[in-house]
Amino acid sequence: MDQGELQLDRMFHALSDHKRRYMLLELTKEELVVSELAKPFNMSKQAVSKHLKVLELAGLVKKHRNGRVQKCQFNSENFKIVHSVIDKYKKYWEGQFDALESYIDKIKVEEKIDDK
Amino acid sequence: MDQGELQLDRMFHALSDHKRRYMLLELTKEELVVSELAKPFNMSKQAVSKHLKVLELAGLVKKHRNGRVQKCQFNSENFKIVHSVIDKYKKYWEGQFDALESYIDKIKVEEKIDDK
DNA sequence: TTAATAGTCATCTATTTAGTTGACTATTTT
DNA sequence: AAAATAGTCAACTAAATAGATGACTATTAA
Repeated sequence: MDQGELQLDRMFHALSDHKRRYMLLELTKEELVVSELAKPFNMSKQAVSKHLKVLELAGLVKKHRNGRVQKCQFNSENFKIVHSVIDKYKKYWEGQFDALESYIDKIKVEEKIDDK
Repeated sequence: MDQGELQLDRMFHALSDHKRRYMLLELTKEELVVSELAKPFNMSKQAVSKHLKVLELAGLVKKHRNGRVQKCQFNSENFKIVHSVIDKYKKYWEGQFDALESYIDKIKVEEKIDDK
């Protein structure tokens, strides 16, 4: 299978868990240490560590060790890929909207014609 | 668990498979029948039917029966939710960019100072 | 009416996933 | 040196997933 698609699969999979989305959103605000990310969750540290690994393998989070702790950082470069994929679909409803607009225009024109 | 988050979990899960992303992208171009969607894949029709069910339960696809066939339609209303979620994270790198810009500005100012 | 077509449902298998627990490494503190 | 802290690794369980196959329903064509 295509490597890029596989990576995208991993990215969307990583985002398919609300706990991971929450963690990631926290990381957009500030860099955090694993234990800080774990706090809001009633979960073992091992489980949190696993979730972070999923985010890391998906390329959405980078970790760098600093002494005893691991700072986690949101990886925007890769997240931009996700954004661009989602944006592709956006064209649809923008197109729909255009279609609706031209439909409304058409109706207006017809109304004017009717007015005559 | 929160109902909205659960639905988002389903949406991102639905998007975490490249075959489903491909199907969905095809549906942004035109409404298609199940068997038409199945064509590009070396897969049983039952498997394709399952993938469509995943997309449907996620709310990303609507189906309406028309005689013997099922027309599938991209559900933009719900996809907009996905887009808005992804957009939340966008603020991060836009913020980063702003920070970088102001850093560059700062550097430039310092260079000017140095020039004196 | 019979045959063909479009699609789903139910069941099964192999794989992946989320979570737990216990053992381990590495670093920091006392 | 000993104890505490931060985190990972390995093994296990329960649940979910992707896919195949066979049986089924409903619609259309011959």
